[in-house]
Amino acid sequence: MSEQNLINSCETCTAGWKNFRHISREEMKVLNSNRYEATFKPGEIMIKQGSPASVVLFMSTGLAKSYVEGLNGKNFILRIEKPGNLIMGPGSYANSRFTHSVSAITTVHACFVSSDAFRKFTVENPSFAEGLVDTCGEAAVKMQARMVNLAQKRMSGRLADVLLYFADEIFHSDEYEMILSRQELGEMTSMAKECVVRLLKEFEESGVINSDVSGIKILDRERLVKISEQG
Amino acid sequence: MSEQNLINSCETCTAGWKNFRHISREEMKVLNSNRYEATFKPGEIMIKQGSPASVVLFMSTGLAKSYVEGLNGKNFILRIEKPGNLIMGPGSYANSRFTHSVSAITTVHACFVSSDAFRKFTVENPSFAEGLVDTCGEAAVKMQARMVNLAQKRMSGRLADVLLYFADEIFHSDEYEMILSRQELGEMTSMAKECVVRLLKEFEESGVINSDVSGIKILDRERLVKISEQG
DNA sequence: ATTACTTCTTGATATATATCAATTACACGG
DNA sequence: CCGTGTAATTGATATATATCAAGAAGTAAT
Repeated sequence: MSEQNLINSCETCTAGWKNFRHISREEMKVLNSNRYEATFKPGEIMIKQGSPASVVLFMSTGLAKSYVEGLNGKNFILRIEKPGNLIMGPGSYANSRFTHSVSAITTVHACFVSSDAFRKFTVENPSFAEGLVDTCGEAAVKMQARMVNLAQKRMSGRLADVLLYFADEIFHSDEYEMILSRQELGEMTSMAKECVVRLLKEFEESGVINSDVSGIKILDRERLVKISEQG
Repeated sequence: MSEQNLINSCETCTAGWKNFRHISREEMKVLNSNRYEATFKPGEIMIKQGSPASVVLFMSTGLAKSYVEGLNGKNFILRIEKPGNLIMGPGSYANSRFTHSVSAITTVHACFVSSDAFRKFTVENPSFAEGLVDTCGEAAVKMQARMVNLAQKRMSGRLADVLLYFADEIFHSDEYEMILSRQELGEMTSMAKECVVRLLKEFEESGVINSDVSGIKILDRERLVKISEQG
């Protein structure tokens, strides 16, 4: 993790968290002088589960994975973090700790801001606070949807979900680079890596996708959606 | 659902949402005159998934279940709502809709407050907003933990989790009335009702719990925790 | 109490998914 | 280009879990 300011100022940052539209020019200056920019290489840990949640993090460029280090050293990937995302701990409790880790998948530029400075915006700027509540709500809705999917779908449905997630939410394209390993795809869908392999092959053989080791192309979106909805 | 004010005033309500400590006497008066109190009989639906999220709801007495109506009419129980809980939709979006249903398990008294009135507190009272963000964060942490449990544990661990959840978070006692049917326990742990029956029997036979149709008594908490952590 | 109804329980069986073992493809430093 | 390590793949097998079918037990209304 190296340190060099590639982003000149928050005001000109194109990847800013959307809620920053609510803060004043004055506050923006405060933010800009309180941030600490960092670059992470692929694989580097950006936030470690269990460490004090004394910072919040804004993704500026690149992709990262948020994951929980669960039982028996098994990981569970919660989501992919992309530019514009805010990554924060459980709230504004003193002594609170991160409940998940974040590690860079590609090269990542990100800005750290102290939780204290961030909290100030919440307290001093009502529309900022409202926006933050919205962000929390959005996250909760997404998490809830994932939970139901995990609980109620079989493997094929869960895998289809993730393939669509990458297309719709991360790459905005039906053809994309598969940035996760088979193992990691398993950690995201709660299935064994061997099963991921077999199912991807099955999807390919039935003409739903093209899949090689490092790329996915959705050929028959309609069918993939049907599989996701329960096939 | 009948309507009668059993709670004279928010100021004297003992079951209030903890974040109300942040609001002023003046604001409390506004809250009190904006609330609408309702009583629900067991089984009655308090909030219906898909309906406009134009209200927030405070649990005053009784217990309810929050659940998602998922695939093929299969439900998934998210959590048990108890007195003091705030139940709200996805956020302050216009036209947002509830993403889950809530139905009364016991007789429930609850207060409705319009989302608009509620939002005003967020905007006008910074510490209230901060408290709300905290509540959201807490909820997210709990949901995340449940998700990992669902994803990584086998049936016995998931069932043990739920038994401990009732003891620790709902009844604060190792002996309690089982307010959910076997079917519903399955909807909470993502398992078939028959498997719930079989596992409860197994727990009983191995001396971990006493279980009859309507009651649970944890005999060997240590072992149950071990099963939950992965047994 | 008798009926009708739902929930619970049990055993037998089918299915989905994980694990194990072995091979093949791939990436990288020298 | 060659070895070396990691990830991907494949098939065989074991395990966990769901489904099906039938009966028992509890609950509520008559």
